[in-house]
Amino acid sequence: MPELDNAAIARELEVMGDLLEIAGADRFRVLSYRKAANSIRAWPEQLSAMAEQDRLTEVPGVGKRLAASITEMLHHGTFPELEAAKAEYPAGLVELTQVAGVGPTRARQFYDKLGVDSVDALLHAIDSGELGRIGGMGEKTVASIRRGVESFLAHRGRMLLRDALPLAERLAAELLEHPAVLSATPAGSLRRMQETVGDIDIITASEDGPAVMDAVRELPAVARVLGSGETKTSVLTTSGLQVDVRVVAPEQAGAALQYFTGSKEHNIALRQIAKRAGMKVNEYGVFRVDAQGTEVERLGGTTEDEVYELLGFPQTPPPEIRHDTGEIEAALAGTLPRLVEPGDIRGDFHAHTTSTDAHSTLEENRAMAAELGYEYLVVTDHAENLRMVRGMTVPQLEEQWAEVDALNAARGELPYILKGVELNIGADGTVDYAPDVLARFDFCIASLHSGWGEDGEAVTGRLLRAMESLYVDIIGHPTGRIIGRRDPIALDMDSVLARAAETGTIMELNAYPDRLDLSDAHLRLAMQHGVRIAIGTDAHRAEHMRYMRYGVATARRGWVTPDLCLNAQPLDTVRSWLRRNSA
DNA sequence: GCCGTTTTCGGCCCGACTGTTTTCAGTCG
Repeated sequence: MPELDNAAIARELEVMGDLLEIAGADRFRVLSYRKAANSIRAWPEQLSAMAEQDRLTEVPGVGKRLAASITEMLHHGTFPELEAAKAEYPAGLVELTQVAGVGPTRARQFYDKLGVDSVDALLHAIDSGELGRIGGMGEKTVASIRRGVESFLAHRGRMLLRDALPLAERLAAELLEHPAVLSATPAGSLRRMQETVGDIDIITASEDGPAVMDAVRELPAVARVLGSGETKTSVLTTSGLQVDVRVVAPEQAGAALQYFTGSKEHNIALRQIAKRAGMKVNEYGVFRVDAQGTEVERLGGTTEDEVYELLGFPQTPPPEIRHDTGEIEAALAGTLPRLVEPGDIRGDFHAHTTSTDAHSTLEENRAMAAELGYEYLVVTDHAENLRMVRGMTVPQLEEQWAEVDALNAARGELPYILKGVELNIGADGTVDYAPDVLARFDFCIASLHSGWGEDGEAVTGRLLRAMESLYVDIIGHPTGRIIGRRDPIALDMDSVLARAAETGTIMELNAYPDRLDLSDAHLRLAMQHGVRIAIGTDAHRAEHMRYMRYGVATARRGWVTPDLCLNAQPLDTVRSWLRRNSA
């Protein structure tokens, strides 16, 4: 039985929750499956190991019943309740609920009335006009669902980096344990830290290729072998992702890594440079060629740095920016900026607690911040106007501030806590609380939480209006996008960033893995405007603070430098950057 | 289905927004 990793277990539990919801089960029962899935996804230890020691109930949200179901799943790939649920409604309906505008009720309605059991069938039902003939489905609703379908289809078959990266790292580590494997490195879009990836490429170096190919087929996470030859084996993992593992000779490892990291555009530009210099570069190395283009001499290719060096680069462009969008010219000129890196990060600028809709306490967040080696952290619970999560009232804030003061007073070597809040930008661009209350925070984030249907111009106006307030220090998840689910608002980003630069407003890079908002392209624009960036994980449990790595990766993709990154500053500088303190 | 300074039952996730509904259903966060 192939081994299920935490992501795969979490996914099955989510499917179970979705099917129960479609079937109209008790909503709290549905919720418990989702809570457990969320908790398992962020859990650092593999559940397969914990199950053997009968310790599954240590995971928050996992009780006796779920522990039994998970154990069953680890042994048989499924559990009886899941099979029963799938017998009632096809699992394809779960896919339907992933479409924005379609929830469990509509999924079931579409299935019962039209036999729609997939997103493709839904699109067909929209096109044929069948959907519009169901009661309650007016023109606007159908149009809204169509947009949801289009967004879904544009991202189908791709996996969030959050799910793919830990899997790839684990596979590489497992391969490295094999004596024949000298190195194993994830390449491709994953190494470039793209927000979603379609498959995983791993480059291994070995003197004994066939032994490595054997090892790949034997990996615990392999569900099916798609193909296996002398230099490449393709497998499908239990999480449904395709993995291609290539094996090359040790002296080719750098060239292969460079070649398979891409991007395609970057490599084309590189080969043009080689050709002009009388050389050739491919996945086997860098070569000198004669006038006819025939290989004369192999120059190198053992390491990636060597490949770039032979081609005349004083700097190796970091994988995250290899898109042929200026990095080649800059690296050749030796003017690539130093990009922000994980070691620069001194704190997290967006985290919730049990005071509103999150699952960890302030102290648990601080313990995680300490584990991550931070100097400071923040509390940014939801503000009053967001009633759906019972945002903080002023008396509740005062209670929280007293707690922060007490924790800070007795902190010793522990990180310092800044008093923050996540305000809501209202329909008119105003935010929560009176100015005298806003003045008492160390800083405020202001975010949009409604009005996704408005046009870009209107939302741009709301953001510009919000930036009129001296107490809006940071704009949170500016475009509101959720990858694969909700498109970014079509903001006039140039205007927003220009205004941010004028007012000294900091823009957030929300590091939650399905947001990554601002995106790489917008970040680069922000850098050109000289706008400062604050990376925040938007943690809803302490473990989510580990998502900082996806924020840093996205920052690097957006050419964010430490001197414009709030998280890279010591506490005193952080304070001086906040707008309220700079007037 | 989980959880416990209300501890083995009974609470947990509720209000804004949208569209089509003339009094509310469904989705979303």
